[in-house]
Amino acid sequence: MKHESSRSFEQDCYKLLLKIPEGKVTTYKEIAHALGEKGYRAVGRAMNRNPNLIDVPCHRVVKSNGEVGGYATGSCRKLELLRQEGVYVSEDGQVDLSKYRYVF
DNA sequence: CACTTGACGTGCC
DNA sequence: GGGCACGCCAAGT
Repeated sequence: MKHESSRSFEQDCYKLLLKIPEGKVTTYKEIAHALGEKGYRAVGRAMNRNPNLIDVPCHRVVKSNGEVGGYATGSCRKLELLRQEGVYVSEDGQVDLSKYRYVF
């Protein structure tokens, strides 16, 4: 399944992202796992390439190690957005997944 | 304990 | 058509 899936993969990622409530975050690996795929890299990459930054809250997705990670328009933007939603982010750019991690 | 290397999977050049 | 790059993760050194 490579050609037939095509963008179906990233479309699923967006769909999952939209399920995340405000103030909650998830990890790339969780998304990939939720999709039944191990390509956690493809998840983040799919959004950075052509992310519907206005339609999809990509900023609610962080790394599994607790770091906020990066962002298409700049990691700073992502950090601000997270704090804006009520998610406390450490100065190092780390989020407490134990509290903000959203389970599908 | 901190850093380095290998690796799943996809999208675009 | 093939190869490369990436918003990563996990294991090894």
